[in-house]
Amino acid sequence: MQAIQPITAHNLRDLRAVCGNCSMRELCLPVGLDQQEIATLDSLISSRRRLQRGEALYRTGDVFTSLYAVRRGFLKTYVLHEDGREQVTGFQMTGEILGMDAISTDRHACDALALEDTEVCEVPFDALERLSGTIPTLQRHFHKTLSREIVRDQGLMLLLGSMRAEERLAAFLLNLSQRLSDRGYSRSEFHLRMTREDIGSYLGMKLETVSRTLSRFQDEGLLAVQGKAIQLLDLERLRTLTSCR
Amino acid sequence: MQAIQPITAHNLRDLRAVCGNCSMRELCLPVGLDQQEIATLDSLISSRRRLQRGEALYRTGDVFTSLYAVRRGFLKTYVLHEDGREQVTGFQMTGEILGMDAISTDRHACDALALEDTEVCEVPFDALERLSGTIPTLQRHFHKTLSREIVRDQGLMLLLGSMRAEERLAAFLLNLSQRLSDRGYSRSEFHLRMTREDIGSYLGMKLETVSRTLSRFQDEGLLAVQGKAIQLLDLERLRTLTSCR
DNA sequence: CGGAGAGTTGAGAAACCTCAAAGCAGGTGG
DNA sequence: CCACCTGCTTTGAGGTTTCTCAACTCTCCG
Repeated sequence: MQAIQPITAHNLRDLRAVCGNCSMRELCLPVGLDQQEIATLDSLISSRRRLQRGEALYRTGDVFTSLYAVRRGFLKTYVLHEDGREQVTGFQMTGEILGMDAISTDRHACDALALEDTEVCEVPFDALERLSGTIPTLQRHFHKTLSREIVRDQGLMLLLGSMRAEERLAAFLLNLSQRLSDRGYSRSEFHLRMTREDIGSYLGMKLETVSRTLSRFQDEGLLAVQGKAIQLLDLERLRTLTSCR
Repeated sequence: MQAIQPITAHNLRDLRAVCGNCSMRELCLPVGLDQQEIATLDSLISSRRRLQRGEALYRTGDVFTSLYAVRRGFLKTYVLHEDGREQVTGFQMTGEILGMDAISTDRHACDALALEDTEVCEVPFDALERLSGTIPTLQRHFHKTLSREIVRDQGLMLLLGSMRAEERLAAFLLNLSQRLSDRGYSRSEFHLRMTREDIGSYLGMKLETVSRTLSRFQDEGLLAVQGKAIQLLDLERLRTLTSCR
């Protein structure tokens, strides 16, 4: 078993190969830092935390102190409606950032749960803010990270507001595929870490509809599905599904 | 006809009475600034822009240079899907901020259109960023503003993903009511500035469904509606509509 | 081997959409 | 000042999608 290295701004360069064009790199590896700045960054993000599958990273109402960058693993974030309904707001994989919604109120606005064994780096927000005041490049990258989250949410609003079940699911699978391939994994074969219910909640449909739509996609030769194992067989046709109507 | 005063950090205090607990105050009136800081802020936000009803503030793909704070008027933002479908992502009124989605790519990710004659203050983003690097309170407030936008979007995702037409419309009306009353207007009587189609797009339903649902609310004595004029007659029952099921 | 959680499939119901027609309001030009 | 036009809104009827409820299967663990 391999020893886990502490995360530093230095060895984050290695992560880069794994995460590709991800928020982690954007946040932690702004270009043009000098040695001292990198050292300061190192001290900022040296703290880690491990989660077992099913364990919460934080819960709604918890006091906000830190952002988290996923080092490995997979999480979901969700908000609870008063009557118990659950809306999944996102799935996070290696290199992505959690907790940005908490800045506004100093308390977390959603729950974050590990869907498999997961390791995150903790980024104390006070320190990040102080540091970004002195390193303009870091500040810029942090702002872009926040803004990217806004754009992501708006994309999801478009999906929820104006697509039908088939289009939503196709868009979802293609998005997963893209993010996995960015990280060096296969773009066409992967394991879903979440349940049909999680997918349904994220996409605004019932788990039965998710299941039926997957079966239909399979019948039409778009993909092969067995439980959580997915193989995308016709990326091109999936793509046309998301844009035509 | 009254002369329009230039917006300054000083006279923004007046706006405060009008906007209440709004983003403008959060962004532009952080507590604890000294005279010099206020003067610097003044220079930052002194530029204004007027829009006629129907005019665009910016369009998707435009180069991003500035955020905008609404001084008076009403706008909608929307993203266009490839096939021409339009998803309204928000309605902005006095004191609210537009353009934060553009930070991530340096280009605007949506269109912003004035729904009535409107005046905005332009906040050059480079200057804001520089300044927020030197005034921690401003930085903090700016981050909160960005984060609040993320939370807002997630609330809308919950609405789109897990509510039915009736609940969505009730939530929408109550949200408008709240924001208007924050600004000193009546919480129960107001004019809708947008069309049924805009509302439908925002809430993920067709304009006919919006119209029918409004009519049903009227039959049930929840509100009175005539065209764009709305009178909320039973706020309490509207509220229960949004949380029960 | 048994249980529990997860997934699939079917049938009927409900919500919402589509298409169509008609009414209304506000602005424009004669 | 009125008639008209245009865009917005309302309402109806019928169709489609998605949901609900229910039964059954599968898979993974203990």
